[in-house]
Amino acid sequence: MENPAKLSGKAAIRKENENNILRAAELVFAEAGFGGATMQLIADMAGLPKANLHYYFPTKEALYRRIVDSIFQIWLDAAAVFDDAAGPVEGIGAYIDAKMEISRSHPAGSKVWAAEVMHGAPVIQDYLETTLREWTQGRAKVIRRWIAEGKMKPVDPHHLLYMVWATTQHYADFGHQIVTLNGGKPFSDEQWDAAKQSVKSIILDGIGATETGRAS
Amino acid sequence: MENPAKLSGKAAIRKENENNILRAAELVFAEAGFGGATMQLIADMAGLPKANLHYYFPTKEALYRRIVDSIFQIWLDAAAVFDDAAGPVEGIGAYIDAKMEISRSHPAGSKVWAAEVMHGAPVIQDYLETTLREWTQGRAKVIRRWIAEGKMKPVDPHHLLYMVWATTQHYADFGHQIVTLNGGKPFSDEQWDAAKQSVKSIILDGIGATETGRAS
DNA sequence: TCATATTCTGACCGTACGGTCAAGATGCTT
DNA sequence: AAGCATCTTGACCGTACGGTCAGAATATGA
Repeated sequence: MENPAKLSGKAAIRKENENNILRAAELVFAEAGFGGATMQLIADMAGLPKANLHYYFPTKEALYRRIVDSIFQIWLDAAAVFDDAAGPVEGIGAYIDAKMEISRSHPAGSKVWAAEVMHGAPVIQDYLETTLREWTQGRAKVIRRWIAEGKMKPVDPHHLLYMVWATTQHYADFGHQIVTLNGGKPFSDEQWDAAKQSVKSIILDGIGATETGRAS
Repeated sequence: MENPAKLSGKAAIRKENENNILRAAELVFAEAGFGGATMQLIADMAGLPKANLHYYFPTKEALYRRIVDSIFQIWLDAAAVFDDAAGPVEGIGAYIDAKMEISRSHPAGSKVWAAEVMHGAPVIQDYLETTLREWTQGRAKVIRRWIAEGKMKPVDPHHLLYMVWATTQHYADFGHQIVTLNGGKPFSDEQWDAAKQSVKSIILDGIGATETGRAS
């Protein structure tokens, strides 16, 4: 009765349907954008009638907001590696690794977020002004401390963060372009590793963060 | 009669209307995405009735394709600075400058391109497979030559290009987020210069391209 | 077993969209 | 000035969308 995996009954039905809907919606919103996505297509992809979809999520906006919420939460969680780091090599290196891993595992969510911001963030403007702003200021302070401690060369922390965000998310948002330039073949495990290494190598060398003696 | 600026007559009317439409369409497509954009809104913003808009551009797709075409052409032109460069400091440095300038002057076009690629490039897949692929391979060869000549450290040319693209376009595509984190104020001239310098500094140092003795 | 709450679904509604069209207005050429 | 090509426009059309609803189906608890 307390089995969370195969708990039969109404609660289980609800959970499974919501998950199916959210998974389908993330894909459809990512591929078509908010305006181009249709509730009918999401319903088809989730395997239930449109009316049933509206039973779980009353409006298209509500469903969309849930998708954006979840990817934002994933990104915030990934940033934890930043905090308990002795210096930029570990902190920023691990952050790049984490964000690259998210680009690999959640490309659709990344695209939804990108489209939302590109369109002026009509839904998540409050996040940008509160949570994201505080998060950014906190990490900027950490970076400035590392600079003061001589662990990296003086660079503007904001522009550094923008570069990390842009580069890592590029592998999700522009994944289609990258795959095309890769001969139409998705990245292999080795190629993903090489991408991570390249990004970390250029950025960490670019900020002069080699003193802590990292592996490679 | 041969004055191209104030040439009155049908040709002038056509040219001015097309320009107004293209300018309006670029903004609307960038803000709302292809699916969210409406011909009515584009017409209103261009200052003419919707039926007249369909006289100049028969379908929404045709109008959209023109927008994507033009931003792609701008990017290709900007890449000319890459070719006649003695080394990475001049070549990649100038390329970053040029792309940052485009992000500043054509943010809407950049967003349209980004959205198009994110949605699987339904319209410009052929560009990716032909022109862009050839362009990328050509520049990769130049970068490899620079590496062989000892002008920069060995990095994967593709990942380096991706980083340049991602970072420079980020200032257009995620401009809203950046402005929000900047206290709601758009970048000043000085801030744009600082952004350019930060990006160039990190990337050029990151690839070890300092030997030619650049200014700063 | 039966009453109750929850879940499911086909049919339906109003609206807004992309696109068409025929008729009128405007400018160019001779 | 007359004829012609181009440009302009309000009205209209079919479709597809987001969302609603009444009632059927299903599971739960007593």
